[in-house]
Amino acid sequence: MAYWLFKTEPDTYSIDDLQREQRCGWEGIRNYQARNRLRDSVQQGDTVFIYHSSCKVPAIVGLAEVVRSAYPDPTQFDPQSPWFDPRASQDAPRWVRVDVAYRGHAEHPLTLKAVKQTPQLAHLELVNRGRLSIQEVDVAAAGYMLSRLNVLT
DNA sequence: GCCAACGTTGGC
DNA sequence: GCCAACGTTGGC
Repeated sequence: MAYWLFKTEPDTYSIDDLQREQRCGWEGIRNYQARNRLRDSVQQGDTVFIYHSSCKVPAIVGLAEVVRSAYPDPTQFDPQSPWFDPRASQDAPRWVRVDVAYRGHAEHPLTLKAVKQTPQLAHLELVNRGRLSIQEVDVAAAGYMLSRLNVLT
């Protein structure tokens, strides 16, 4: 059981969208380090903090759970998709996705600003490796964040 | 909308 | 395999 932080732009796909759908494929990851983590480390049953980026108040806004481990991201094969990758083939897929299920909104979202100001969280990749879209969260930080977020289920 | 930081590409 | 040029991300 591990903890992760997945970033998403709420204008594209928000925690509200996930609540509506209850479950979705986390697709469109086109960064090798993020892909490698999805493929090699993210496992069914892991807990995911959902983070809204590129928006007015960047923040951790809720929780999800990994319900299917990595498999080829179908959008790489779809010429209509913004994530189409002509270098990928069915025989040699380049990108993977996992499926996640909605677990709840945070009663108290944790803003990036608050994360940076919190000594227990200042080491997070969110602070130091902001651009990585699949981030590791250690158990201690995860416990602390869960207590702050008060996720409503 | 700016721009710093960082990731990717491709010529050599 | 280096590294310059270029593209993207994302906080501000």
